[in-house]
This record gives sequence, structure tokens and C-alpha cells, in this order.
Amino acid sequence: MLAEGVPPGDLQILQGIRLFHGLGLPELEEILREAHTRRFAKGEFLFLQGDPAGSLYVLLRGRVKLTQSTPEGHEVLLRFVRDGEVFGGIAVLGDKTYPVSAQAVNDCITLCWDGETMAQLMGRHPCLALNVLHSMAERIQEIQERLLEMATERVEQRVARALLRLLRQTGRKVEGGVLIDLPLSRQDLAAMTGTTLYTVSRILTRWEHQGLIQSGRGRILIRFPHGLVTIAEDLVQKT
Amino acid sequence: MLAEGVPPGDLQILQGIRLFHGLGLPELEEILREAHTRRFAKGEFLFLQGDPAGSLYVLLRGRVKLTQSTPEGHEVLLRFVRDGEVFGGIAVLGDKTYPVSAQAVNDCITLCWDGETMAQLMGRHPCLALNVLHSMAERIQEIQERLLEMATERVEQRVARALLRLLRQTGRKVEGGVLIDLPLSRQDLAAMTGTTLYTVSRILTRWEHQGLIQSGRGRILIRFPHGLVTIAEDLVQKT
DNA sequence: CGCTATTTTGAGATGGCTCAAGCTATGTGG
DNA sequence: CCACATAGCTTGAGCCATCTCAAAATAGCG
Repeated sequence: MLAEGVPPGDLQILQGIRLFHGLGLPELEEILREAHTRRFAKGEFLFLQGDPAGSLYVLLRGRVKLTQSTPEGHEVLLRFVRDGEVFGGIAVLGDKTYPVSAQAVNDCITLCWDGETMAQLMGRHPCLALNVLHSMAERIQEIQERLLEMATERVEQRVARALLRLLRQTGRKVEGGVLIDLPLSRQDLAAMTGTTLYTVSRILTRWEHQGLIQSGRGRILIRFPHGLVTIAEDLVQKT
Repeated sequence: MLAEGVPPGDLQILQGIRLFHGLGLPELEEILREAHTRRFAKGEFLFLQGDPAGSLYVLLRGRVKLTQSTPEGHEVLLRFVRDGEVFGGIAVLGDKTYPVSAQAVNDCITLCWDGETMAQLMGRHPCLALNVLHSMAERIQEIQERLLEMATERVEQRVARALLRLLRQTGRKVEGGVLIDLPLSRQDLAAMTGTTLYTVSRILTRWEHQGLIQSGRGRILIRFPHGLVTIAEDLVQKT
């Protein structure tokens, strides 16, 4: 049987997903036969850091927030998963635990596979393994980039980069600028950039005075992206 | 023909390498037929950040240092590759550039494959793809861990963790402690932890006074690893 | 034995953190 | 529909970890 909620007609749509790139319809159907569909309500956790890594997920609809915390309770926001993306890839390696927590930012629909099942599928369809490889390689580059930023840049630059990244990923054009289409608190931004919500607040206030952005609770509108680029690259004319 | 420098008798040794785990001798031989052996002298760069990513490497002997730099010239030391490990995995994804530079710390021997060749091999031997997946997943976890540290810990803790990591990876027991078996300058440690060589120097001097370590130029001996753990976990009794 | 790279140390500056307090949207229950 | 509770946000003041820059000491190498 096909996974519930994935009528055959949607197969073409699924081919647009990176994980399934290069697979023919028959293979796709076989792979989907092994999938489960799971829905999560806004705010719900799909899994917690430390849980046994049972499943690999593909997000079909919604947004998922991946975070990692220290024993002392400090939290880092690693990324927002957008629809079409894979996460929880650790599951295919057997007997590991998730190194991150995953929380639904909105109501979400996911496809998921038991780790072992997916490992077998990848054995049968090398293309699938290569696709996962591809997304993992992208992740590595992205995190390395952030590590570099954390190690070499000032907080203000990191916040600017975080906003620019979100803009690229979830930006929605509205009149007067581009809206970050996510509930995004000062605390979230702090957790993305390794600082405190106080410092983020001060920075955003300053930018707002400069007319670069406009922000409310959990809502950020970028009026002048290029200004943020200037800050991120540290090309600012200090007056 | 077999790659030069890899006589058939060494095949068993190669099976111990993570990349080849789970492969039978015949497959191994096929894979090695496509490999080249390359040697690099101490200090030589295997590739530079920004070079087209042509080859995937396995380090057979020696140590390789992976670094990444910003346009402004700040440098971060991502990791030391030990023998048996894979690097340059980006190559199999086609048409990318290396996001890091790789430099031989000692004289090195590597196996390497053209990226496209390796992609084909992985298509034929899913196990190979899974092995690469495995090592990439490990890398992701490791970098995420470091990102978490960078975001939440003080410099002293990060330096302690860096040393403990090196101790685990390259530690060599000698009388009086464990020696980090690598030429490791203050600058290197600074680039691993996102700080300056000045701060590293002060920290090491303090630890030396406390009897935790003993250090000279590019040489660090850890006398009392548990002391470093205490610092890394921030359980220090401030006197 | 002198040269150069590495390391140490000092002094001063400062970015960002901490903690405390007040403010303000938002939505909820009366 | 309003007032109130609450979570999120702003702002101030003081502090301190870490950076910067300069200079001197040291170690290894040719």
C-alpha cells in the first residue's frame, strides 16, 4: 500500500524533492510503499535530542526547527527545515541517538522511514544514497560556514548573516520589503548566532532606527537587504 | 592494474579502513584498481579552498590539516585527518569547489579517486556509499558539537576541549603524561577554538603553573587529563 | 652563532554579558 | 468589549573576559 496521504497523482510532485532526484516512477513507488506519513501540530516535538534515532524524515509541508542544547541548558538553533528537505539522517546508521531536537514551527506533514528500511532501500537504489549524501554534504558546508562566522565575526555581523540566510530561505516579498515568513523571536535569533536576546534586541532596535528593518513580536521585515549585507561584510561607514 | 604502492598483500589492511568496511576482497580490488596513490611532503598543500573539487581522498599514512579562511584572512582549523579517514568527499557531488584547504602536517600517503569515478563506484557498491554517508554523519555531529561549544562556552573551556579531543585522537602515552603527537602551535590552537594566540598562550601558561600540562614550541604534554575535563565542564573550584 | 619564528607578558580598550526593571502587544476570561 | 495577565521585548548600568597592540624573551635552525 502507498503511504496514507500520498495519492499516486502526487508522485510527480515528489520527484521535485531532492531526496528523490533521479529516481524513476517505479522506484519512487517502491520507496513510498515503505514510507509512513506523520502529521505534527504546531509546537509539537517530532523527536528530542537523545531519543533513539529511529526514523529519517522528509518534510512535505510546514517548518521544523532543529535545536541542540548543552547539559547546562544553553540552546543553539541549528536550522529551520523547509519543505522538501531531509532531516534525521542519522537514523540510517543504526543504533544512534538524535543529536538534535526537532520541533514543528507550524502544523507539519512529513514522510518518514524506519532507519533500517531506508538503509536497505539505499542499498537497492544507490541514487537514493547519493541524494542523501548530497544533502549531508550541503549541511556540512553550511555548518562549517557558521563555525567560521562564530569564530571570526562580531555579533552584529552574525545576526545580519542569520537574517540574510532566513531571507533567502523563507523570505516573502511584501510591500515595503521582504518578510521573514516564520515566527522568529529575539531569543531564536540569539540561539542562531550564539548571543543573548538582550544583545539581539539592541541590534534590531538600532537597525530599525536606521530604517533597515521593521520588527514586532516574532516578526521581522527587511526593508533594505543590502544594508544588512554591508554590515555582514563589515563594510560599514562608522559615523 | 592495482594502484602503485598498494600490493595485494595489503588488502586486508585496507579492510580495516572505515570507507571499505563491509566490502569483500573482490570488490575491494575493483575499487582499488580505480585508485591513485599520491604522496605529499610535509607542509605541502593537497588542495586549496576554492580549487575545483576533483578527488576524494583516503589518508593512508601521515596527518592532514583541514582549514577554512574568511576573505579577510582569518583562519579556522577544522580538524586533523588521521590515517584511515576520508576527506574531500565533496568531490563526488560534481562541479563543486573544495570549501577547505588541506595541508600535509607530516609526509603523507593517500589514495584518491576522481570524483566521478567514485560516484560510479558508489552506484555499483552501495556499501561504499553507506560508508561515506557514515563518515559524513560523524563529521556533521562533530561540527555541530563544536558550533555548540563556540556558541555557549568560554575560551578556556573550548581550549580544554580541543586538547582533550586531540588527546583522544592523537594522544601518545609517554612518561609523565600523554603527548599530543602533532606539531601544534599556539596559533593552531587559537584557530581551533576561535580565539587569539595571545589568549591561548596565557591559558597554557596558567595550566602549566597548575601542573596540568607541560609545553614547548609546537609541543604539548598533558600531565593530568582530568584537570582539563574539570575545566571543560566548568566545574572548577575558583580559589 | 646569529636569524627568525614562536611564545610570553604587559597595559589598555571594549564588545558583549549579566542582572534588574520597566514596557507593550496579544489574547483570554469575565 | 474591556481589563487584565502574560510572554515577549526594550533599556540601563556596571562589569569582566577577551581582544589589540607593542615589546621583550626564548628556542630552534641553518
